[in-house]
Amino acid sequence: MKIATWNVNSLNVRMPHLKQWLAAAQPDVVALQETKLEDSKFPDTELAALGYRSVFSGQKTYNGVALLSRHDMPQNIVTDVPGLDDPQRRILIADVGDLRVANLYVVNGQAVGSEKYAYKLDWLARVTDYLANEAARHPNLVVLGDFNIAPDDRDVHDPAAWKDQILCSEPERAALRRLLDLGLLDSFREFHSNDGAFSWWDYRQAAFRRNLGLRIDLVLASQNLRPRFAGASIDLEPRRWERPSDHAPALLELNA
DNA sequence: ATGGTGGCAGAGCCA
Repeated sequence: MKIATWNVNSLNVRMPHLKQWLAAAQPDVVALQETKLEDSKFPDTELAALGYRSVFSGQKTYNGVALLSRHDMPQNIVTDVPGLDDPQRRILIADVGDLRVANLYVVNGQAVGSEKYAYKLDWLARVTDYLANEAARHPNLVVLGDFNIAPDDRDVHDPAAWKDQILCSEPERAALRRLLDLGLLDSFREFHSNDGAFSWWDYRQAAFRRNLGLRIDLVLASQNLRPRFAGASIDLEPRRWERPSDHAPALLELNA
């Protein structure tokens, strides 16, 4: 089975892209971020016609997450975690088949030292505390989404320019390591050790054409699932289409 | 260079 994450940067704008990509890539589970849709406007009927059940936690204008599943209806949904009294819709955790799937749209953080940066680190700490309980309860945990953190310098097109900048700072990387220390693997790195593999490119300055990107969209999975890993990839194709999201989908393939 | 591009909303915020 294929499990994927994609920050679509407005599902209203990107619905044609999503439909084309679902048909081409045939993923079984898809975590979406930045849907920017109130729940009453989520296109669940249209997605059901394509064979996908969907659950979602959205809001107007900003944020918004969703999980699509081709087979099992997502169950036991969590959208809020203790200690985070947060109106921003960034979390959607559900059982999908024999997996516990946590879709995260991690806070961007704007700039190191800003108020939003402090919010990002606090948010990550509290979500990690909550996911520790999920990891203890569920042997097959997948935590995926837009982490807004490049795990190490291989994930950055120009590590010198980005050193200690937002998305790359040491406190952010330490917060991500603390999440991985729950017993999770960055699945992409189980298959690829090279640099230059990115999932996000700024819309400005032809960054995608020049491959000036970062790898910030991750599929983390329990070490317990390692024997089932069949491949991991980033699909660059939808980033080449007209009016694309600034992110590309990242995928993990698991054997049954 | 405090720029640049895009989405939402209809000016400024967020990424």
